Amino acid sequence: MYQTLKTLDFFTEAELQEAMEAATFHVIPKGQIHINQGEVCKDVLFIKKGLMRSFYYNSESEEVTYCFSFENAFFTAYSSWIQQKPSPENIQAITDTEVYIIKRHDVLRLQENSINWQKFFRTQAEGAYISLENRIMILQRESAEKRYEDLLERHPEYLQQIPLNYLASYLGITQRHLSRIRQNLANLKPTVI
Amino acid sequence: MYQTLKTLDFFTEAELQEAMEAATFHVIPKGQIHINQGEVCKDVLFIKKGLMRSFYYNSESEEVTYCFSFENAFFTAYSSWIQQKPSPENIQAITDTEVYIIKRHDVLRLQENSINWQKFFRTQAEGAYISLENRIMILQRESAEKRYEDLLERHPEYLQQIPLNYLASYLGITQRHLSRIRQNLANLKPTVI
DNA sequence: TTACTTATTGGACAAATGTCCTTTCTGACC
DNA sequence: GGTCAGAAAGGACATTTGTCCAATAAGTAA
Repeated sequence: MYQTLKTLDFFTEAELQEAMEAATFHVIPKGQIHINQGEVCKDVLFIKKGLMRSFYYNSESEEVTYCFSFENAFFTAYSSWIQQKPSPENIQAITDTEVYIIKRHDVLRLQENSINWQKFFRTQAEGAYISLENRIMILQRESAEKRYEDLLERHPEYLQQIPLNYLASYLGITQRHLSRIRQNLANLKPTVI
Repeated sequence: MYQTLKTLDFFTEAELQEAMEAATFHVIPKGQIHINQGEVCKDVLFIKKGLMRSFYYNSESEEVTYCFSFENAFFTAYSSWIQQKPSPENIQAITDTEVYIIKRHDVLRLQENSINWQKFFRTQAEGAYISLENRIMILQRESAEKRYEDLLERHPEYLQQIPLNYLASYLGITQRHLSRIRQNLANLKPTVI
């Protein structure tokens, strides 16, 4: 976490130290839910090792994967964090995951009088916005097959690490249909052995 | 604009004045495009009166409406504004629209040393994130009919002011299908006269 | 009012996607 | 190897959504 923050080049050494002191190390076992839907989010995670996802239930009570988070990234139930309202999302570890946890109380203290931390959280919010913009432009009017191909291009690592049932709902389709798409593409472009 | 900013309660009177001085008034005629896809966004609009939209072209070269903006709101090609990269969106006036324009140069100057402005832009980014999260949760795994009903609930004003072909692509469907959905709902819940 | 343009609706059929299940594959464990 | 559980694939059919047009409806200018 220290290195990731340092690389951003926003912070003084004192600010970095302050952040590290506020963080505590934990391991979240595979499958465990760190934040439940309905809870108000009171902390932010930094993933040191492992893989997490966020999911929610749609109006048919189907489990829908909203997003994933990988190593060396911050992760939280962001809308709940921002608004301090009950979270629509569940935050869950896909594998055993090592994280640093920083409590909201400490984050607010860091932000309070630091234009650097304000800037950092602004850029985090902007980055989050941009990745959602990309997803909307894909979800709105691209076919399921295009969406899958786009995922292959942008995030080939997803295919390596994430179960297909999670990927299917992430793409806005059923696993049955995802399987069909993969079948089609395999026939069109057979992998070279 | 002054009143809208003042109500947020972020700024000193001097900061408000500074912002007002940076703004210039313009009228964008109906249909005119203020920012073209491919341009780098260099200003932000405040809509005093009127109605604008953002749209882009998908991989089939269909025009897809990305979002709308109404009176007393800031509006810009946000991802381009953030990254200073070519915009995927076109920003267009739906009706004759009165706007204040603030150039990026001036915005950066305002932000430079003001924690208030940093905070303002952070909250703008956070608000933008949240509205996209809502849209993704709708687009991902709700039926087109649910999406339309959700729009009726959250933004009944859209139905009053926005042509249905724009709304259809905003909802991720064709106008043919939107018409079908409206037909179904009209049969189920006939309007009381 | 008339003519003309634009917005909206809807029929007929095609393509995409979902539902319900069963089968196949894969990896962990004994 | 054999067994078991979870992940992934796939058959058969139903539903949703799209495509291509034509038909109305509504709005604007002369």
